[in-house]
Amino acid sequence: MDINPEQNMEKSILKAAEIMFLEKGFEATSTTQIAKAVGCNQALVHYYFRTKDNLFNTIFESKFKSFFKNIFDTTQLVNLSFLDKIKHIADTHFDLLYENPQIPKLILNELARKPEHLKVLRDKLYVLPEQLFSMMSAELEKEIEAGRVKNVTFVDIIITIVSLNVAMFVMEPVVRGVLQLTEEQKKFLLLHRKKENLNVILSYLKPE
Amino acid sequence: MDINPEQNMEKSILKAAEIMFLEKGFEATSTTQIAKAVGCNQALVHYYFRTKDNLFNTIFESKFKSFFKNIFDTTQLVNLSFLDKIKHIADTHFDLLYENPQIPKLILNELARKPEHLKVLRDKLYVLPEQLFSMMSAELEKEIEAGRVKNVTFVDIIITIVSLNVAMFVMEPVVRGVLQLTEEQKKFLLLHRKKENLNVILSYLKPE
DNA sequence: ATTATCTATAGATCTATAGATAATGC
DNA sequence: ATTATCTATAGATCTATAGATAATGC
Repeated sequence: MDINPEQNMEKSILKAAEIMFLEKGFEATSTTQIAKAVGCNQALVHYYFRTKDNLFNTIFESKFKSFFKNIFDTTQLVNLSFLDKIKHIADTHFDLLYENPQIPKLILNELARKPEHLKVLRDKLYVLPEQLFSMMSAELEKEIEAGRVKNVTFVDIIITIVSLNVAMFVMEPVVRGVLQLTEEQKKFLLLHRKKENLNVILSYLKPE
Repeated sequence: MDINPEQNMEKSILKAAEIMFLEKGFEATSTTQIAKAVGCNQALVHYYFRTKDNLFNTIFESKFKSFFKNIFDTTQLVNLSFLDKIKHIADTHFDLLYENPQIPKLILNELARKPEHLKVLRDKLYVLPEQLFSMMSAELEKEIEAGRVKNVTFVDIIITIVSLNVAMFVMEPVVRGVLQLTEEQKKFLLLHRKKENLNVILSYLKPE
């Protein structure tokens, strides 16, 4: 078991490729550039991963799975009230994006480029969240009947949460560029929006 | 003045390039492919536009300008109440995206690839909306003082509107793929969300 | 004459593989 | 012996340009 990852070429290649694919996407990254970044020759990249596609898919699917694994973890939700569950979901989602800010763009672009990726996504998004979905829908219905929540669907709640959070991270580079924000100001904006997104959601759920 | 645009090679090239650049981005589109789509040889693409960059920038900037031109048109707002102005802005923004669904992704990707584009964007986003911005901010302040609107900033309102709308269009291909929506269902979803986005905004603005 | 279109090609990639050599594990 | 790394190269692009030919505007 290596302590120093620099000494494991395969991992170094994977790491460099991950950074570059996330940064510039599949097309704009070449195995030649990856090799150069790692400091080995280009043949080695193919020795370990055979094709560029292979290398990319390895990275894509692993990022992907770890990204969606946390998001549908219902265990932390059980003891919370409905609104606290919603808060928790929105906050967790935002935090996950904060840790992986380039993931949404990667998914958006790569699904357009290679629709086969959809299969992985569909599997993830169908099996895992089913129990979360039915639990939340049932609770939502009760809340609505009790007049504690406005009459909206759970799908619309989720779309609203995901939209507000995802949009912040895909638009952030543009916003930062236009407003010339420093790293500090960027962070401040993001954390401010995390709070504000939650306000938006809760206003949306408040009964008339 | 040609009636049949197929007879004007320059325009045909521009048109084909626009479709392909919007679909697949700069990197994944080659002048060879563009020529093939048009039905001419590849040299002709360079005859008219010299470089691929030139061709792309021509398209990018024109799409870009027409996209932002409408969005800050204040003339239709003057007689409306504050909330109606907000409604109008949100709806216009959504409709514009509906007409140009690939524009957000293009802007997001191209700004990351070539930060020089920021200049164009900054010019557009600084000069044009200034009057809209100050007008709306002043009105908002009055509304808040009168207790007709919750105490939020105009920037947060705009971010919320833009986030909800833009997210729908960048995520739509993924949603459609995962849920296997037909063209009809896709349209329905989008129009439903247009309405729902507005509900979200108005809830957000409602005083406690 | 000028402008539009084509053929041909230089020069730069890029991916993938073959085959040589160096490093490592028994 | 096996595995890791390198050098070299084939074959497929791709962009951009030079120079030939066809079409068009006076």
